[in-house]
Amino acid sequence: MDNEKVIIDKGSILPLYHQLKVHIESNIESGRWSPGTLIPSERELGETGNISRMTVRQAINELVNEGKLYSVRGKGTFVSRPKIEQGLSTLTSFSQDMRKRGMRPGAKMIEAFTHEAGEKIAKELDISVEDKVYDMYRLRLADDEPMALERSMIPMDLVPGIEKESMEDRSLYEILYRKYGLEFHEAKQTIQAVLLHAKEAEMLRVPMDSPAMMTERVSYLNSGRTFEYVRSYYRADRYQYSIYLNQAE
Amino acid sequence: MDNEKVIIDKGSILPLYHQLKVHIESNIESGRWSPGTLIPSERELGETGNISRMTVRQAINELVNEGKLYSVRGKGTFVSRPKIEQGLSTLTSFSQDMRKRGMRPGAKMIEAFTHEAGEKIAKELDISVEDKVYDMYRLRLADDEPMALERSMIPMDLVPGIEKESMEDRSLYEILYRKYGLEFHEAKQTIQAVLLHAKEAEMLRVPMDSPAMMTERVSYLNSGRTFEYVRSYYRADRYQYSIYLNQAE
DNA sequence: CAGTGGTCTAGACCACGAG
DNA sequence: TCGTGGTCTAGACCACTGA
Repeated sequence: MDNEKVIIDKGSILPLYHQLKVHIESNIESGRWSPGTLIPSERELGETGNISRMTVRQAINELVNEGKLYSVRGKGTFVSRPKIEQGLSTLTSFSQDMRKRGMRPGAKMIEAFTHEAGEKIAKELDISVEDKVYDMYRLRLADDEPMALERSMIPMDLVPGIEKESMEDRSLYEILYRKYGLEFHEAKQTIQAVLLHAKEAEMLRVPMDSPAMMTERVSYLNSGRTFEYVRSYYRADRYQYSIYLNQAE
Repeated sequence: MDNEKVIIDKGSILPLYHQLKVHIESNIESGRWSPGTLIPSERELGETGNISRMTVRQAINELVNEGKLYSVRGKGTFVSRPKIEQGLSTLTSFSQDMRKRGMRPGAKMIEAFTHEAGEKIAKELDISVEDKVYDMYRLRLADDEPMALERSMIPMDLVPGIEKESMEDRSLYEILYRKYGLEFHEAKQTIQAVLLHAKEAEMLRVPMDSPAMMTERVSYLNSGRTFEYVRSYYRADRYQYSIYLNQAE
């Protein structure tokens, strides 16, 4: 018997609608509310949690937008059928990606310094040729074994003082979020197959001319400003890229 | 002088928030509010249109969700920079893909026959090991030059009589749609970097051990049934994969 | 400090679905 | 007819930004 007496804690720092949202999500994930289930009405959820209907609606709206629920006027709100795994084409950091694959992410700094953008980088980052960029070159590890070489460039004005941060074994994105409040929500990425040159192959501890996947990514902040340019080389023997495709329209 | 006297018509059948949404969108699309512009505050929009702030928020919320606006607490709401091209991660056929890249697609049949699925294919297509599949192996051309090797397998019961169709230089998906009414809307794909063996390299007219991108795709019908399994080898010197990424959540 | 967006309330009327 | 979600109001307090 799982008693769900207290759904909403008005003393919490978390918004009430967020608490309700989490509560609904847990009912879905646990299977208590299976796909197709009619969930309690908005008025009922409001009474149960002792919150107003508009607040309930905010929680439900977000879940509808995320595709977890769908509403039918005059009938009610239902749990959606599960899609094929979500998020295969979502934006993730190396660290998140490796954790999802069940491996422990790590990083070894190769070099990090600040320099003028130059023509190619200026174009990618949509800044002036003379603008400074923070340039960080790291060997990325998965379970302590080399997995990829990753070179990130960020306009220096977005991350003043970043050169004083320690990046060894830390997620760049976590630092960017926590220290600079930077969050992006979209990126454009290209992927190609290449052969590794001697130096790169050595760092990745594979034979020269081994195949690799080269990815180039340009990320954008919510404001639309270009935020980073990253070029990575992934060992083909350890890495494969997965993606979920939707039919347009 | 563009007088915007009447923004909201309370007599309209259209919801007030929808009218305001359209009004904001037209200001963005016309360029009156360019990217980065601070738009009027929620309270101000409410007064101007003589509607409540909650209604204004509904309009703005939807536009924020669509990525056209972004809000910053304590500062205001701003027009987003225009998005990167959409649909880079949508499901396309080889033919569509090549046309989008400005090249003329083509195909040369290598072999096509029917056989029992076997263990691996049965698993990918979610059918029985003894079920028949249609197996088609083609060289794909772009502007008459080899671009990829493509091997498609489809459960035979979905496409009876397909062996009588001519597939040379024709889009498989077009035939499937026109003759069998088959349409899919989602797929799962993996991508890896590989080296080409002698035989494949020869067909693609590149040196042996050239790099290539191998993709594996499993497509699903609207009903959820697995529909095809495709393995392709793309010449790395001619092909690069582009994808648009969204931040989850 | 004033102004902004973020959250929340306690009502209200409507259109729609089903019995 | 009753219950549902869809829309809307007129307030309120909060946390945050910037002067």
